[in-house]
Amino acid sequence: MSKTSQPKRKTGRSSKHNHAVCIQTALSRAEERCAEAGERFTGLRRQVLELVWAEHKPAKAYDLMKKLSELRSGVAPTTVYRTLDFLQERGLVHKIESLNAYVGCSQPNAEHSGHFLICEACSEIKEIENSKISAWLESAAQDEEFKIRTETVELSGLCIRCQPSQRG
Amino acid sequence: MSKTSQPKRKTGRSSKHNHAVCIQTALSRAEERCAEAGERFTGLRRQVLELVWAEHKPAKAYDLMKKLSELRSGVAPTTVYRTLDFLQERGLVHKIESLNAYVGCSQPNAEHSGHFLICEACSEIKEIENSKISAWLESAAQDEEFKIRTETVELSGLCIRCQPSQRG
DNA sequence: GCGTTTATAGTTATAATATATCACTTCAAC
DNA sequence: GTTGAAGTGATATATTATAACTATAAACGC
Repeated sequence: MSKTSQPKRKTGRSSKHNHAVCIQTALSRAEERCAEAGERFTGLRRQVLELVWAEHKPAKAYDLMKKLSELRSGVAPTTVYRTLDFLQERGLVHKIESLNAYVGCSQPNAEHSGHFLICEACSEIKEIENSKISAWLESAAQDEEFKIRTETVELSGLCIRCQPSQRG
Repeated sequence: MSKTSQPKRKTGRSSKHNHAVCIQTALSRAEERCAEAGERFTGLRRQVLELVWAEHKPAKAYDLMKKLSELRSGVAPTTVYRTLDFLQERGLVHKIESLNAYVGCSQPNAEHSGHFLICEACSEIKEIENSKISAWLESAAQDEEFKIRTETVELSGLCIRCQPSQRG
């Protein structure tokens, strides 16, 4: 069973989704961010980021560890968590708290809390950019005179492809 | 062993907050919910719920286990997690995903995802009832034709009591 | 009441997730 | 080429959570 077919729909996303572009964009952005901050985008960091970006699905730390072990030696939990922490601080990946897992950040701006749609059927995660959400939440918090620092917004349910068809 | 002192300000909330009422309300509600569902509000379940409600702060499962061990024998992780799962299913407690911890549910309606304000200074958690939030999030999800089943909304920051004072 | 069924709880073991600490290496700046 | 800081390796352990099986107890039909 050769896997030589066109890499279309690899992630279950629309056939128009070219995932190679996602990865490339993410890597370029990471290089820029690190350069700006005077930090190094090392081989380890690149490998971890690539693994996280392998799919638009949550990546578990220990799964990343196993895959990373096939690419280099001396990989321990610390290796992965430390690197994920670094990538998180740079806004390159997000942690999905409700899954204890990580996804690549697809937003161009560095400073933000992510807002996520998580499909319970196919596991795909979409980070939504909706500036209104933060504004809404801020206003709700303001009612309680609460000052938000970070937002965890994870909406689980069914993506359009996994919803029962209307015209069954 | 009488605990006869006035229970004022036990939680750091406003002095008007009488926490005994919170607990009593929660226990009564639990009895009702279980009765409705034809399930038993056993001693174990009551004890766990009381421990969760000891404060308006997140309770960790293993801390609950230790405290529960002082009240009864044969307490293992399973005991606590099983009971917390039960209470969660009945809408009596919520899990705070970003903290791996639990808080009592303070909303009267059984079916809902909680929305939380989490103070990073004093640890207090307030569940906010703001029907607009769910409506907003639904509309944002609708833009992606996504069907929400559960919402995880955890806003971390500073509550009013922990914010630096305006007038130095 | 009496046995059956079912929910509840006890027991033991282990899996999954995450952090602490110290040592060693690499790289850039001087 | 030394030095200092960032980065990584290595070892140990803490924290969070579940699996699987057994035992007890309430509820239910008879």
